[in-house]
Amino acid sequence: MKITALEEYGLRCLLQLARGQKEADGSLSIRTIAEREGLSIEYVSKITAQLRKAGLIESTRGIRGGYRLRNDASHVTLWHASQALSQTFFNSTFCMDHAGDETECVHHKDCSIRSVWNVIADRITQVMRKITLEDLLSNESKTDGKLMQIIPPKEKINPKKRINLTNLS
Amino acid sequence: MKITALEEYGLRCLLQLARGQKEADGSLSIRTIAEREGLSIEYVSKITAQLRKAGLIESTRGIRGGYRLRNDASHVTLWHASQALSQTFFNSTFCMDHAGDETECVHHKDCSIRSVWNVIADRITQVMRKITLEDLLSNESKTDGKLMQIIPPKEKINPKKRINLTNLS
DNA sequence: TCAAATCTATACAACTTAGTAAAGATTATA
DNA sequence: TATAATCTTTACTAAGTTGTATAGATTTGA
Repeated sequence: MKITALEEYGLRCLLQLARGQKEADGSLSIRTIAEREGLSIEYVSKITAQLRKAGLIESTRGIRGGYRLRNDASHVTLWHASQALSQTFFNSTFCMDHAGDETECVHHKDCSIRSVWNVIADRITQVMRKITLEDLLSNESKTDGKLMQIIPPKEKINPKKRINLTNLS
Repeated sequence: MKITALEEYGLRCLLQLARGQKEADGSLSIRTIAEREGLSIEYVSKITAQLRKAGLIESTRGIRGGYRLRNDASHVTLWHASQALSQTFFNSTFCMDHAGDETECVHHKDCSIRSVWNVIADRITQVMRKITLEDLLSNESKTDGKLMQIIPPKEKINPKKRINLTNLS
């Protein structure tokens, strides 16, 4: 359970294009993005190609070409970015893909793990749907030094009452 | 951003051992776990070896041998399992590991993405620290048919007010 | 002691992801 | 038209993940 390189770097490229919306004609070349992000031109090419195929950005070819966001930065959420750049955290084929040697997962009739993954996927989705590229830009210069506030406190693990997985919120 | 095979299968093996705590001497052989999960003996061997090295289970060798949980199922949380089976979602070396061609991430002074990953990591941690293996067992037969309740509703994406990343809860 | 059933360690192949390389297609401009 | 700067496509290598294979070490019990 970790963030892929494509998600991280892809999101950074999108943010560059969101900043770019405010300058000149709103478009940035691969070279410019690569320089601003400290990535190779080849790698950024690969990332932007994927974002274009997913429909989040559009390209102009030729000597004055470049990439730009297809929609306003206030309408592009992290959820859109994540969908374009990676598999979803927990999708409909997950159980089928983890059936081991069987043709159907041995737990398909009664699986409590599946419920947990759904709850976590829900939490992730809730956050990602709330945050747009514009939010991220407008929060720059405000988050530094405040990270300690949102790093999870180290709770003690205690035995406790039964938990109903359908009522965790 | 996805669940690894090791997390999924490892958790299932832990749950088998949690069930096993209630039968006989509380220990299960690799063969038994493999049969109950529909996995190969070789693969379960690999998974249990990792769980043992992480300290979550202990082994007895020889003809009467097997694995058992080191602690009561009510004291083993999903967070413990996840820590033993995979990298954490977002850890302290993440930014250093994603510095591209530079020696230090170009955004290290002012990064709003980092805040988002922290918020999401926090959400995941909150859920995982709450749920024990015992919770998962006691919720079997109760979750089936109720999944629709916790699958995230398809919200419409609307432009909206600025979000303060430090105050998302 | 010996055999069978178990755990242990390491190596291996297939697949996916990360990142690089190179050749080609497009377009503005001189 | 020719050139240079751009995007596009495909192939490639390296590293990590997934799952299998094999040989070895340990223990019980006949």
